[in-house]
Amino acid sequence: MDEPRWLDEQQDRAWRGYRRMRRLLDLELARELMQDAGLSEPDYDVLSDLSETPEQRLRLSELADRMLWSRSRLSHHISRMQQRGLVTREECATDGRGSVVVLTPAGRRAVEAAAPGHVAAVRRHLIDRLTPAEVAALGTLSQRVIGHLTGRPEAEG
Amino acid sequence: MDEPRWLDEQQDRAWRGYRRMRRLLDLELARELMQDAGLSEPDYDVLSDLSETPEQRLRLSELADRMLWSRSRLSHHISRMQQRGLVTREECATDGRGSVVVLTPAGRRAVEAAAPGHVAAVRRHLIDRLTPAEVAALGTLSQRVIGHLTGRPEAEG
DNA sequence: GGCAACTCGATGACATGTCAACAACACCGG
DNA sequence: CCGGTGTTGTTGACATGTCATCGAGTTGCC
Repeated sequence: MDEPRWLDEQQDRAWRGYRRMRRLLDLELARELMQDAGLSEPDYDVLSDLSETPEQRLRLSELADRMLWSRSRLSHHISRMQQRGLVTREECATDGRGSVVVLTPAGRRAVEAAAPGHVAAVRRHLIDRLTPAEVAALGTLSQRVIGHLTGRPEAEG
Repeated sequence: MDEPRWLDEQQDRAWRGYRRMRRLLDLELARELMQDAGLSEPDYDVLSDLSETPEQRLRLSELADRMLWSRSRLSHHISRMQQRGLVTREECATDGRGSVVVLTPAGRRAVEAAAPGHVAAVRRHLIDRLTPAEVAALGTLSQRVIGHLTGRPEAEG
């Protein structure tokens, strides 16, 4: 085992900063979302993904892949959201094993009520704190890291 | 309620990218850490914070504050790590209510064994994918967001 | 058609995180 | 010194996430 290459001062600052920002942002955004809309972040993400879909419905596995969740986790979470009337399950017409998650009217109202405030919070705590160059850099850098972690399906600079 | 200000294309790219990068990085780093060192990320963070301390010991509340964890969460987690022999609890000499979390020799060996590989993974998946300018930007931007979320104890640019 | 191998989603056991309540103690003003 | 008030850490109940397993259904190959 070679001598480990530790992080230099700039790199350490970036890594620690990233993690602290991450944690603080999470806590604050989750807090506001719950207070203002009665939704957890996972709830919001599910509803948001569903609502961006043409038919307001997605195969369970398709939704799980988009969210980078395990099927098990999504299945449990959907059960809970179903209890609250935000989504329903339907059988899949083309695959007897399959399950389709469908946004209910109540679910749609919930996201629509939550979205403006949530976007505002994202702006207030993150986007509006950044210069346009930083926003661009964050986007670019994220894409590159994502590409690396997913076997770079897109070209890398 | 005014018309909500949605995110423009660049901002949306940054926000979605940030969240996706976050999730993928977490999954991969946690996977490698568990496989190579048998530690979860929370385990590693606790051990790492303790090992950076002069006496390898911290008051429970001090540690919780540094990690941005609730005392309850930390108390539960320390109990589990104590079962595994990574840390111990001692009474606090100066405060009868207090509890001090102490790194055991086994705990110290565990972080020291885990650290090189973990740092290498952080490099491989994040730091080494970034240009020096991006590293600097990430550090700067994080500090500014952190400052905002914590009532800006440091000056803001 | 029929069988082997795989995929889909559900489920239960368990690990982890959250929340409210509590006991023990510290601190402070009188 | 004492009593009210706040802090510290633990606990138990509950919510959430993970993992292994399973039944059902699909797919491909012969």
